[in-house]
Amino acid sequence: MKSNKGNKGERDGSRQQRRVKATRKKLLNAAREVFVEKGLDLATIDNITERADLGKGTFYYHFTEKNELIESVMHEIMKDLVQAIEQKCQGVTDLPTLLDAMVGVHIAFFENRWEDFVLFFQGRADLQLQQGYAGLERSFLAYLERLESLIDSVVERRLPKPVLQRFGYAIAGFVFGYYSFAVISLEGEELDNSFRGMRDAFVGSLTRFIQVGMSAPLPARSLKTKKVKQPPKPRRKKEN
Amino acid sequence: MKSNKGNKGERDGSRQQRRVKATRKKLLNAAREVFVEKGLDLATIDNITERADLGKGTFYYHFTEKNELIESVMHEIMKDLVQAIEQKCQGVTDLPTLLDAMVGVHIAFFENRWEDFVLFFQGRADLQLQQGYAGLERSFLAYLERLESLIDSVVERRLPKPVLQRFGYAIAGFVFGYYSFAVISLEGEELDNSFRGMRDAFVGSLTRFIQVGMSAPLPARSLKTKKVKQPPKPRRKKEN
DNA sequence: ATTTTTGTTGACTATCTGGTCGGAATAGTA
DNA sequence: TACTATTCCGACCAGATAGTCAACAAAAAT
Repeated sequence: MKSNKGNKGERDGSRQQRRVKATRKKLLNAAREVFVEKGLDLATIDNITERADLGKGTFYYHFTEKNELIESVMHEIMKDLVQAIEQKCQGVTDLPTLLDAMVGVHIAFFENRWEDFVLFFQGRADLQLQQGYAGLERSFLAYLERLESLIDSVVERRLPKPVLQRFGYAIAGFVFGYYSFAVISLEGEELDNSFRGMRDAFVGSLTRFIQVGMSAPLPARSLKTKKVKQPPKPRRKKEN
Repeated sequence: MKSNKGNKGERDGSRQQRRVKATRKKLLNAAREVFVEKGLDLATIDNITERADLGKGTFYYHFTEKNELIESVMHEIMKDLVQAIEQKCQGVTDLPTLLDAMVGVHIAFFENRWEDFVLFFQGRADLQLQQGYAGLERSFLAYLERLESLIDSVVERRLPKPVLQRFGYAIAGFVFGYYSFAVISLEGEELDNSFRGMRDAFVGSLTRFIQVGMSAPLPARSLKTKKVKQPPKPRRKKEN
């Protein structure tokens, strides 16, 4: 039965546990690589297991489907990012400093983890599809909510949720948006330099953006009655 | 042989020409729909021809491969977008007005063409992959260059290319970035309202961004010598 | 050492997909 | 009408892919 007696070197799990952890990690890493090469959709299980140098069956022993793997990979990235943000922004009490820290964290984070930026972007693109991978949404929302709550904690006035949300979108959007276009025509070091060089401008305009946003009326309440286009909120599973 | 004599109703091509044009259009439209549902990669030729209610062979009569179809779809969108920008920004002579117009065009454009936003985003995500669809890059670069040149035409000081580029990234990035995050948790009308409500803030921060950017030193010259990470510029064909 | 549980494997199957091709249908020509 | 060129069609083929499974290996339990 479940062993749990006076095992010896039980520091980091039994040998078997360590082995499992290791193969899982191998699969995750391989997946990450392949995803960056071919994209979430075109990466095959064979690609991944081969890259991980493992049998195909091993994959199905650890994951039930690709969906689960993608979720894991994505979740890990988002967790790291949120953690990095948390670490740098803890204890900050004024808005400009907070924004500066936030922008800085994003730059630093993706500077060293280019693959993760690509993955992040892939995930976001997938979110817009009517039939995307289920489960990705959660991670992104958690990330956005973290941004919001940090801003909330620094601003005196209690702000309504929709307003805070918009600030979250702005920060994430500005940073990712700029980066994602810059990446089209710049590369490597040049890209990072461009990004870093714009940091002050980012923070400045973000601060302004948020200040204007705070005093602006709340337009999220729908008062116009334009003849609605079909609602763009879809999603759910990616079944072939 | 090539008919070209005194045909009758030759207004918009012969009947045959019209027919071809119509089926091509059917394919393009079907493709657009399917792409938005499943993404560029997972959309199959069968999906598309079935949606278009045409035989599979017909597809291969009009296009040589999926690549070509994607390129066509994407190119069409970009062309329309650039055209809309052109139309609204022609003749504008000061920066704030120009930026306001640019932001406005983007909002208006995608407000009525949600699918195109998704497609645009898909294309951009693909651009970051090591093995993406060849040929997409061109359209995006043309779009960015148009933004740049419009800004250039409005600013007194002649600005170096890299600086102009950054402004282009900023505009496109800010708008798309914000939209793309907002879309995760907002929907339909609420989304549009949120976007419209932020318009002034956008323009304000963009103006500031650009002003700061103009006076800032040019950081695109690489002077730091950090131990290079592998260069993030890849691309080329999507061959299975 | 023996038995049991846990983890790994890759050959196999059923399905799907891209792409072809001969022939049917439509349009143009005379 | 008869004949040719163009466009359309969908059954078919070859290769790829997801997912299964019986057997094998490693670790743990006894």
